[in-house]
Amino acid sequence: MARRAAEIKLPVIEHDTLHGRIYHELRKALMSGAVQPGQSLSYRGLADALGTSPMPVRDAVRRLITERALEARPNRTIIVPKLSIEQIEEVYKIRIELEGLATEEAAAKVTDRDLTELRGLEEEMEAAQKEGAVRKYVDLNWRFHFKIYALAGMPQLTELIESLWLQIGPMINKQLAAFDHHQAAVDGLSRRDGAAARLAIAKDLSEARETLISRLRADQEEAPRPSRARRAR
Amino acid sequence: MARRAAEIKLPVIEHDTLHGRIYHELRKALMSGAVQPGQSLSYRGLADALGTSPMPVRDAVRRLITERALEARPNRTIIVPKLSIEQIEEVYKIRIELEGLATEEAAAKVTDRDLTELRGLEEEMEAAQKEGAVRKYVDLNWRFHFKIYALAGMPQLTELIESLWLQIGPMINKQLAAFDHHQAAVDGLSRRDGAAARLAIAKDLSEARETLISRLRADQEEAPRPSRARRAR
DNA sequence: TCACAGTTGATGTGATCACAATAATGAGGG
DNA sequence: CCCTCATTATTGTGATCACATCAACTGTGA
Repeated sequence: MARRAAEIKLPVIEHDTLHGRIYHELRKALMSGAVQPGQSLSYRGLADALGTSPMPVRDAVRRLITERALEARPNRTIIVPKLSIEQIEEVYKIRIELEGLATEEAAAKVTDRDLTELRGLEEEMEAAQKEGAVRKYVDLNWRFHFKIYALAGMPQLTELIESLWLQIGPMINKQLAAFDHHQAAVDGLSRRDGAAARLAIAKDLSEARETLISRLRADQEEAPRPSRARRAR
Repeated sequence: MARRAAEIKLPVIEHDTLHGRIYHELRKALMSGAVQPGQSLSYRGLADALGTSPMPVRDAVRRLITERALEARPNRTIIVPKLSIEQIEEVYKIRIELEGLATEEAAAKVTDRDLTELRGLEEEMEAAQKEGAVRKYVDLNWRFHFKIYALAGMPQLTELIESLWLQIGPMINKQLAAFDHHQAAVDGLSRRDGAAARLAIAKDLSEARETLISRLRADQEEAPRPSRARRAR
């Protein structure tokens, strides 16, 4: 009986724990840009905002800290990290390896059904870009990439990539990159050419890195404000 | 003044927190094989063994859980994971990418001083292998690899690789692999040939994976004991 | 207007408690 | 000897409390 249930694909054991829900809530907040890099958080503040005790918040936040999505400063303060350009470049180097690996593995397992799904996402992204729907575009971009990575059938790898996205999530509020590399990636996948698909994803990431860094450099020059950071929530 | 202190290289802010010390203690226990894969742990049990309250143990264990060095089963039980062969292969695929990247970056930054240090470690490993000092060999192997990865100057990458070693740590109790690939890696580094060094490390890892998996297959056949697992500590 | 020292308030850490849920145990029947 | 079921012991989760430590504010002096 138990064996039978285990054979059903992805029963999604919704870990019905409070800190688990808070964890996912904070994740969403980070990805959506609801909290700014540099902003500081506190257990009690979040607990009050969520209507719970600080305990499950502590569990959720500590988990995000070990995933580097939040940062515990030695000052006994918790902030959402503001990555240096060096750190951003390190993250992207790792992402290119890991997402490249996932793409290459995906090429060996992709089905025609998956390909039409990917092309559909691509079209939607094009539409979103034309009408300037940034929010929607970012969401579709996530789904496009992780649709590919899921094909690899490597759950731990997917999890690692997710944590890397989460780290730079707060910094890409409103970024609307090109998608020609996406088309090249799908082409590579459709030819089951892992190397080509991998290269396309690598280019996509490199380009995203460049636009992010150049925007950061611009912001840095026009606003070198060392104004005192406030604590929120 | 504070600025002056920040310029000193790596002041190593030893976070003097109790859960931090427990975390490192558990890490050591996992790497040394003091706890067996499949063994289950409990907060209170560990706390009693360490003479503290369950609280800091909980923090340390939860951190190890998000690093996949421990596993929280849905049964409300914590065990040290017993990886399936599929999972092991996934970990090694990721390791080859990540440790390959680190090696390649290291080749661009390695100094002659580093090279002599690496050759020294290599010699020590040879000696340890000859006298069958497994414990020492494993330790030297760690130092050799991470000496290289440290050269890359990518702290997050190093941390990721460490967590991957920690995951398979409990399974490589007594394994004494070859080191000819180590020599090839040092050669590649000395020629500043990143690709060659990367390839050598990849071969080293592939070989380690093969011996681990074949040993696991052998153990599995000779002892298909589904005997009830006991809870320890 | 700014800088700086003194005080107050809030924070993370760790300990302890309560509780529902699960695992371990042991008795009773096949 | 093995399986089944009821009882007991132990577990992770979450809440609350105590405390040393630092951040944020206040007022004073230039």
